[in-house]
Amino acid sequence: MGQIELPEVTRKRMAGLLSLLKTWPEDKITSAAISGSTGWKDSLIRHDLWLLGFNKGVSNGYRKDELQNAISQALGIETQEESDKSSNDGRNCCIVGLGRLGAALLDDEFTDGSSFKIKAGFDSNLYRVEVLRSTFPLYPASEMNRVIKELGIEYAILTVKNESAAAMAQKLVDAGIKGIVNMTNIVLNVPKNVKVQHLSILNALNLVI
Amino acid sequence: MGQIELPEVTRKRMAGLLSLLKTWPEDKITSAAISGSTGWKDSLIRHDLWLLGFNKGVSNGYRKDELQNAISQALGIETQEESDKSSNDGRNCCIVGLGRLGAALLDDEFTDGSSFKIKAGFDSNLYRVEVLRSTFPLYPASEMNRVIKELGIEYAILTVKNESAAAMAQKLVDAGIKGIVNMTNIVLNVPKNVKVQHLSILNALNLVI
DNA sequence: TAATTACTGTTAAAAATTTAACAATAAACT
DNA sequence: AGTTTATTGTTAAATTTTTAACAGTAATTA
Repeated sequence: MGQIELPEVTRKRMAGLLSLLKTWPEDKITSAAISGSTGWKDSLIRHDLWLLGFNKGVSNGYRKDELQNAISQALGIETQEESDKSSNDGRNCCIVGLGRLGAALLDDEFTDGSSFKIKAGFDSNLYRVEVLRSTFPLYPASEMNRVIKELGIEYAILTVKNESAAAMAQKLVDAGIKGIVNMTNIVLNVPKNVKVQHLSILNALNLVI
Repeated sequence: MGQIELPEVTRKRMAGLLSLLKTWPEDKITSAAISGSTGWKDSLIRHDLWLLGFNKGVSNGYRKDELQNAISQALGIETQEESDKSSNDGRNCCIVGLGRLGAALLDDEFTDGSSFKIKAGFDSNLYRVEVLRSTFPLYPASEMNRVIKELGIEYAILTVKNESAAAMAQKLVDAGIKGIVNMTNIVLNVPKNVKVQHLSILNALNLVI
């Protein structure tokens, strides 16, 4: 659980690199090869790895497994395997807002192979809470504070309508959440100790114009 | 259609600011107020606006509508209204990959109020193409090249499984796509003239640890 | 209408990030 | 085994981005 202080940009690239490595067919990889499949400058990759304290590279590149371990360690990411073995039972998440998008995440496999586990869903519409089916329990939004604390939920995926985004984010903060993946269009303003990643599709479309 | 050359970070913030303004209740707004709801430093906001050539602020702040116009202009964003009036009929998009996530976007309202219009969906699974219902036509992935060209589709939202991400992205590039919103876990490497925004939920979760 | 206040626009300084360069070293080759 | 080649780790320079500072100006107040 190294968790070095790393620039946000570097963390982002390293998370991307980790995904790349997952499907990398060979046992070794060079900074030039990474550059080839990501577009990042090779010197930048070496510099990133240097920041993260990795120095196991040799004259034919890096060993994939060593690289994966180092990055996971530096970012504080546990694989599912590790998580299964360890005493703590992974990183508990919840989905807030069970409209089309939120419902799509209900029993999706997007957390497969990671240590994240979706433990609860919330919606202020009671009908949805009762009708939707999932492998984990769904609750009315009014119970967020209690449930988040009781289930030890640390992270939330925010898929509510824009109108409720700010209010729901505040409820999450009040419940002591550590990080929010914000899929609304609203820029959230939360205390510095709560991390936010903004993942709005419309915003993203505006940026690829 | 000003389309000034702007740093990526500035474009991101400005897209966020545009969303903020959409729900801003008052007619005027100051850089300090923006800072208050986003956490960005007020001087940074003024600097961004300066980069973008805006200079209509006065001693009680900016007029919301002027700000909206200037930002939309600078980013090349058309509102739906403008788009309806103008001869060109908006920015045509498609969804590639109609699994849980892609299907959730099918007749979602996430493009409402924007000039983006979803014109087609693609999936390599014929069953999905035939069974799913949407307000726009769905096609087998094999027809991507033809359909994208015929319908004048410029942007794509990539919601396929990780395994197919690279191949599908290549097909999109070959079909002449201009921008991709990449919701897979794979870092895409595409020609510099194709813009990509990476919106992986798992990656985002890893970054809020 | 004069004085005060509250902002912006703009510049310059500070900080962060990226790039280039290259000595050091492991691997591959002869 | 010695030579060449490939690639890293690291530093320093270049570039980009953010922050602070403040003169200038519109709005507000007296």
